[in-house]
Amino acid sequence: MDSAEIRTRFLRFFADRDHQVIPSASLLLDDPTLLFVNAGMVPFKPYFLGEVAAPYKRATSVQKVVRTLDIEEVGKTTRHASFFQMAGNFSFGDYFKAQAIPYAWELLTSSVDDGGYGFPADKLWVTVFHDDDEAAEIWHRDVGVPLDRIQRRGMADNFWSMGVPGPCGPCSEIYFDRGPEFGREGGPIADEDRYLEVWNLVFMQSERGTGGDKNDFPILGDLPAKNIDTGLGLERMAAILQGVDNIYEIDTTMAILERASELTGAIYGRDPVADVGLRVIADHSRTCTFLIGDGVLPGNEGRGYVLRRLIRRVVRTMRTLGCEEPAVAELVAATVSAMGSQYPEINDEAARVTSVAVQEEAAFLQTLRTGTVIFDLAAQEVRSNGHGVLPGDKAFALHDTYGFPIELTLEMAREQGLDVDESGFRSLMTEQRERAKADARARKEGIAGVTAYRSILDTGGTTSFTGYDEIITEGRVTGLLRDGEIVSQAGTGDHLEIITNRSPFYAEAGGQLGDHGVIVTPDGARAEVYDVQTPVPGLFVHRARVTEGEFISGCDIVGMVDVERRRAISRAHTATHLVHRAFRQLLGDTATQMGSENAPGRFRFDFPHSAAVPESVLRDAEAIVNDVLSADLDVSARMMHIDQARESGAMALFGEKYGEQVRVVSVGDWAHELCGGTHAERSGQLGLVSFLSEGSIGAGVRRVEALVGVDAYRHLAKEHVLVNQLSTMMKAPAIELPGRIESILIRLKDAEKELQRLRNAQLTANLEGITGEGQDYGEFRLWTYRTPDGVSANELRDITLRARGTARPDRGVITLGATVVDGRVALVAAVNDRCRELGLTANAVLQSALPAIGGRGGGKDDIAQGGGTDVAGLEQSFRDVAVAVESFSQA
RNA sequence: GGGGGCUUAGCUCAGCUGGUAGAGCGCUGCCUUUGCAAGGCAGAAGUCAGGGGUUCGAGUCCCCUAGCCUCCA
Repeated sequence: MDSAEIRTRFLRFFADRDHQVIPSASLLLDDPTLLFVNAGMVPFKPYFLGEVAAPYKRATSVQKVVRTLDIEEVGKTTRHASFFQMAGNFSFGDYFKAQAIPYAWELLTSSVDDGGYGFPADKLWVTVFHDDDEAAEIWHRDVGVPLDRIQRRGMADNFWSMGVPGPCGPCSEIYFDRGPEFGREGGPIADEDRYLEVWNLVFMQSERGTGGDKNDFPILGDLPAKNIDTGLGLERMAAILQGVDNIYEIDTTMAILERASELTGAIYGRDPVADVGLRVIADHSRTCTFLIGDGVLPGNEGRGYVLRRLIRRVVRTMRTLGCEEPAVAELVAATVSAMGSQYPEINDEAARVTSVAVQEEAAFLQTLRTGTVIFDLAAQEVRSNGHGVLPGDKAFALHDTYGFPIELTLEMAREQGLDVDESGFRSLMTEQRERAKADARARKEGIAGVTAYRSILDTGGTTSFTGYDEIITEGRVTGLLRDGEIVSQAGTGDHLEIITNRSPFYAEAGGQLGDHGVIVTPDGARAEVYDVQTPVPGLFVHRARVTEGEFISGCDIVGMVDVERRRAISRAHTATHLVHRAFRQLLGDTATQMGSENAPGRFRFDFPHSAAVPESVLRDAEAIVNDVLSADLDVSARMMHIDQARESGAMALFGEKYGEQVRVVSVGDWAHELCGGTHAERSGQLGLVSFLSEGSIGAGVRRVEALVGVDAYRHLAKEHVLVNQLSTMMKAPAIELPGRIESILIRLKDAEKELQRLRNAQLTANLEGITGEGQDYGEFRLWTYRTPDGVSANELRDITLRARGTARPDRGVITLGATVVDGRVALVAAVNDRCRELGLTANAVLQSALPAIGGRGGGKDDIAQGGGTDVAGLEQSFRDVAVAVESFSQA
């Protein structure tokens, strides 16, 4: 039975039993505690935690999942993988153990012809939590599992919690006995290799308190609404049903593995080491493809860094298996062809996914090339020192600064007959890790007190948003917070968080800033709203300052949105959609929005792109957008089913949660996008869109900033005035300004050069006039001279060298020049070879000249430079030098 | 979030303890050659990422900013 069939059967089985089929959510959910979705129940967490009322009582899904904790184990064991799929069925306060257990059993044991998985009932064992008699009873009495195949286990194995206060409860697991050739008798508690876990059932029935550790924590009592979370790992199930040894050999993964085998020439099953490599490649290829498909880009932090490591590991492994050529594109293609039919997101995005992966591969190959050069240099140095051991800090620098993997360093050192101080390397790695962790601890702030919000949610319910249609809405205060504490009333001057049952205020989301406005009460109290957030889904928190009267929890209010500001933001938001569409049209579908901010009159738009966007493309995009404005298209928002939205080509953004019903915002027939924001009514209302800047905000990500409407007009008007000023100043029409300025710059440069040349010529011609005759002291001849004021230090240097050059080389020649620039003296002293043979250096000459002008300086033996502030002392300075030279000549 | 590194001619990069910016390739012109990814000669080309500081003097030392590379969390 292939993976697709296993998947379909699971979903169909539960759909037939009134479960809503939910498509796999993005791997990136808006959950700060999780890097990626790491379990099938994660998308349903808000329902289990009671933050949001579940829109259905029963659900089933096959969720893609990424786990990167034990990434080093991938490929070495039969069951570790970084990517897998979890088939699950969920009950939110609906059915419980009495139905969940028989469901699982029925699907497992029904014959293949009847739509089940066809497990023989007598090969299945079950475990229950040690005091969960209820579950054991159902297994035995209702399902008919013999008592000797029901085993009990403790907290570590059969009790589930999220690790934080919240729902928790006992588990029950179903195991498949593979037979005596796989291990000893005695059920799962005796041997988990022979008895494979195929199904896990979690019964959320209790509430966990704070404190304690993984295997021992306080349990507060029963949950009011009990939940069910059960399911199976699709890969594990496929391995059993397809009769293969491990999860890498199931249909979908094997296809990728075989492609890797073709590319590298390594035949699977011949060499255990190569087999591990092929499995790593197959596993990581899947993970990378899905991560990029969901919008992750390789980077230096967080999710991006995980992705980068995975891609680099693939490339490295391919190379050790003998494939030196770029291969990532092939592996992505193999993954898409194996799994794209089940996951449209990677199919539709294949071109973008490939381009991102290939770009990262190229970057890594470049890193390897430069790293190799640096390694060779280090190796050469080590050898010339005769040590034969590459120090740990060198290996670490290669790794830390240049991204050169330690494995490669070890390998290349071995080839050159060198050792590497590996323990030194490891300790530096540990140091770095400690540093990062210490930092993380230091700035770990208390997790924002969502408990206060949750309690308001419990008593007052969610806020219904009326702002799509109204800008003034009546409602009631369901909670007041001051400094994070719930209060019952607040008066003038207080900064408050006001939570209401209805609100016309847009809360910051999807890049659109929260509304401003006022909230008033019938008693005349008034608060100015300056920010609106939803710290808990569905709960609108209005940050406001009370300017008059008193707010009391539970009182009636009227919320009024600052409509001018809202309209300006709406125009910016609509403009963002237009720019998004225009860039996708011009740069291809890879230019998908990664982030945005819609503020009054201005917006910014971030998207992945490997290089700066050419000026011409920016101009084209601006032109396209402004054409759409003058076409005055109708902007509409409609609710529709997600599938219908997809069919109509609406763009969905990464990392956003979408339910079954989605809101699609369309600008005429030109742009369709899933969006919860507010918009202009017609594109003509935007008036004008003008780009301000384009730049990078990180590797491969560009940001465009732009103005809309009157703000755009004001900006352009200001530039217009500037251009007019320039035009008047340059006495040229605006169109000719660039050419005119360019030619002026060129002429200026030429003139400066010519001036310099003339000065040099003049100084050279007049050299003797400046330097004079010179004076003899024994074997030395000394020239001291002051150039005309304003001669630069560089020119003085030139003169001094020339003067030295014109003198007879058989004497000790000393030339010392001075110039006064900006009221300061600059000195240059030069001596010839003969002079140095006699033991007198330019620096020594200079030092004897400096005290009289209060200066400092230095230089080499043949030429030295210095300067001072005391111009009046210059003549004394020359006399000091003469005395010094004279006494030296007599010594 | 915390580290390490890079940014110098159109390109790839040198530039030591501060003392007037260099090489190779490419470019322009001339010469040479049956031919060439050839040879020779000459030449043009750089606000040394940007800003501030230290210094008589900064590509070089210090601080800040930006872009990029990289490791760790």
